[in-house]
Amino acid sequence: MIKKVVVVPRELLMAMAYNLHIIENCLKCTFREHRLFCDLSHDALGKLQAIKATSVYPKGTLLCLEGQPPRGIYILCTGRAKLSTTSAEGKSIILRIADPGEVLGLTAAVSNTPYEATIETMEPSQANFISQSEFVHFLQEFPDVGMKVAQQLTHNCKCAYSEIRSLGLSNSVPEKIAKLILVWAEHPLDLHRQGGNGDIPIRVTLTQEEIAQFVGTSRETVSRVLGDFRRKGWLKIKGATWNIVNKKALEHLVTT
Amino acid sequence: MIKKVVVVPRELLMAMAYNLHIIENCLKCTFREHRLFCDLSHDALGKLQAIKATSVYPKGTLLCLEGQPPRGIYILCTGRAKLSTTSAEGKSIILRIADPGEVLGLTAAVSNTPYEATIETMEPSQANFISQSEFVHFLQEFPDVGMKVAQQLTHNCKCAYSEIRSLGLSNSVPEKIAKLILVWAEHPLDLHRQGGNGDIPIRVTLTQEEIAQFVGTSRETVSRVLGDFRRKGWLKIKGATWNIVNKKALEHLVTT
DNA sequence: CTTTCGCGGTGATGACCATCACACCCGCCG
DNA sequence: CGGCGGGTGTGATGGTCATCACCGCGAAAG
Repeated sequence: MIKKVVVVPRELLMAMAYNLHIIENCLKCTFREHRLFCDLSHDALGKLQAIKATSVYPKGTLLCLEGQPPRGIYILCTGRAKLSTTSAEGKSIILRIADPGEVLGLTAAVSNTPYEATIETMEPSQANFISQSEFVHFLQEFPDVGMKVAQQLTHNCKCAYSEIRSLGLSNSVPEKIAKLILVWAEHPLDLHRQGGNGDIPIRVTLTQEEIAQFVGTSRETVSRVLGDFRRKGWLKIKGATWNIVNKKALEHLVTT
Repeated sequence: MIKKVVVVPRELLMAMAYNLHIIENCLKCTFREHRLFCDLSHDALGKLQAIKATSVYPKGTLLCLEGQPPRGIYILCTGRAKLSTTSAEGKSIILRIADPGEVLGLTAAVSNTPYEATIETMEPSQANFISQSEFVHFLQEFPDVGMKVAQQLTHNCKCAYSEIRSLGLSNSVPEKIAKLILVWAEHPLDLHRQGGNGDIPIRVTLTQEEIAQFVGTSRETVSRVLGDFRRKGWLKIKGATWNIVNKKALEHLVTT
């Protein structure tokens, strides 16, 4: 309790610095029911409120490192995080991008084995940390938490399977990149839809290097492929906002 | 109950035909505690015994098909099964090989979405089927089942992640194949260890085509790589039993 | 016994892409 | 202002591997 009193002002300051709304109380969180993990029973939420430690992290924070023994889990409240794994030679690949409402570090916590991935915040983010031991108790005490855990794990599996399909079944790099763009296009930012032409605007905060890691290729190839798409008039790229001009053409490239 | 009386003789006949010991009663199963899912509480096992439908399947049986709505889950008692996914053009990739004691079709059952993979028995196999609705009840009734489910799901995730690492981070096909062989070498068949030379005997029931699907390459390349390993004296292949002669050399190929 | 079929071996060829190398842009900071 | 660093565009080159084509083998089937 005392800790909370000390902590909150710092969090609020940080949140203000990052221009974030901080979610202090899970019971009052308005996003709760739309999120993968957070929609728990009242009792479970109460307990969660008691054992969680809320923090705000700047962009680029490493929440955990691949290979380290599990310390606990993070529930991502705001912001997005990148899960990646690295080979001995430093080549690395992105496993998936986690959205708000997801639990991170779950495989490690449940099986009590080292973290499978390195987790890095991609934006200023708020997350609730729960220590390994408290999480295990929490899990055993409330059956509905177990259900949510199972759902988060199936979500992880599905992401992994789709990554495997992308890596193993696609024929060419352009195909994989087109597929990726089309997935992003499912959540466009239709802020104004200026012009009303069929363009689909999306926001891409990944660098070409990261895109390369996502599809398992090299940075240069990503650059060439995107240049190709641009030259063909399928795509317009202005900084972090892209415009999909010819969605059909991209879809035509994808066979899976 | 009546059904059981009718069913058992057929199962027994099939089991005899396949030269299998059939495990009729989970409570008496001697393998139980060494298995991922089966080591449940007494009460849960009793319930499981009541709702399961035991069957024996020949090699090559398709337990479920990718994309179909979930009907239920299978608990694999004996035999191994291959989980694979296929692209539109018929190219397919093996996600993993399931061992006895694993639950199959779990992601689909938990999230009530279509099966992620096609599951095919690789050997004559015994499995317990539980229908979707009964499984959900079972899960809600016994908390320890939820825990086991979570463990199975983390296992699935880990397999998937290691597959992603293999597909995305390995440099060459020989490296991936060497890695695969080394994984198999962790469970050698040391039946006699005739000679006492350092050779590690393993049993490989996959065709070269399947190995190709496992590492995401073509059948011809697998043939060439294995031929190469043989010519270099690293590996002896006699039908389905292989002998790893030079483990060090294979390890040296692997960087991850 | 011959046929068929699934599996494994191998050569030739070319596409695709990783890699190296360098140039460019832009925001930042001393 | 100049230098620096992160992100990006682009050419040249060579290696890896998919693909096609064909062969041989052995087991099962007719």
